[in-house]
Amino acid sequence: MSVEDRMATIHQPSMHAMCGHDPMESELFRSVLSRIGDKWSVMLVGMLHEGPRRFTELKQMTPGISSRMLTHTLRQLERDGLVEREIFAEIPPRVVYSSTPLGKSLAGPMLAVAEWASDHQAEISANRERYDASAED
Amino acid sequence: MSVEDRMATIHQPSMHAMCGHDPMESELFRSVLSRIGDKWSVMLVGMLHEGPRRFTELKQMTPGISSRMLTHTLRQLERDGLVEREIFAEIPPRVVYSSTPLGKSLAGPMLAVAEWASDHQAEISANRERYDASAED
DNA sequence: CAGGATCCGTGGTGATACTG
DNA sequence: CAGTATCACCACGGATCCTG
Repeated sequence: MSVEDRMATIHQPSMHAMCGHDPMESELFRSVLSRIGDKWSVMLVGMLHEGPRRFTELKQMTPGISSRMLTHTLRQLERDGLVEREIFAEIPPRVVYSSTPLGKSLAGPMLAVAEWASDHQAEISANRERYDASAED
Repeated sequence: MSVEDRMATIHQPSMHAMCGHDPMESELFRSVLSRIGDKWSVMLVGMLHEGPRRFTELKQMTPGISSRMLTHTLRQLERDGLVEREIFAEIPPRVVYSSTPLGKSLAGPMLAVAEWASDHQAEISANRERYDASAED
């Protein structure tokens, strides 16, 4: 029995029970999921999980991101308490972002999903091509 | 040593290595993450993981979703090969959606994230209030 | 260096009405 | 029952310019 199988049998969460049918609760639930599901959050949380980084470092490590979206996304993550922002009053200014305990607790599950996405990229890509090909008639 | 700790030490994926810096690769990677990060996909995959469901069942189990978005989201999931669609030519018509093996392989990691979101709802909600309160000056 | 401000296009989402 | 069609909105995100 693999470790994965053991993990699966230890606890089997139910989506139906989790997301709840209380409007308020399910709204918060979805707002959390959509935060980590937006365009840049996953990558930034993953990078900060490896260690603290400066603004420019993050920008260079994240190809395609603009300063605007980097700032915006980091602020949202800071708001949720996933990321900490430390300012050094120097010239030139230096700002260091790091993962909080809460952020680190998310990194594990989130990296598992990211790894799944990485592992199944080819399969999904093929599925899409097949679907699109059979759709054009 | 807990099972969670063991899992963490067995394999430590690196976001930096995973998302890749090849533009094509990272684009597909993000498209996969944003699919499962959109407003309804997580809930639908979670529900179908518990068993096949009809269109109307899914609609009733997913408070707030419109027919349009339910159809649209299910089509996207079908396109990616996460969900299978079976049509029974009856009157009235009956359509049953079910999770594919690929969809089931995603459910584990995804439910872990969903569980994290559920577990930390209160903490995140408090963080947001604190952040917003200190912002208004 | 680390952003803030502004404009603007696109796409995801909802509301409504209709159909095989 | 299980959708489709259409309109409309607006938040997400990119581009550009500016600043302490």
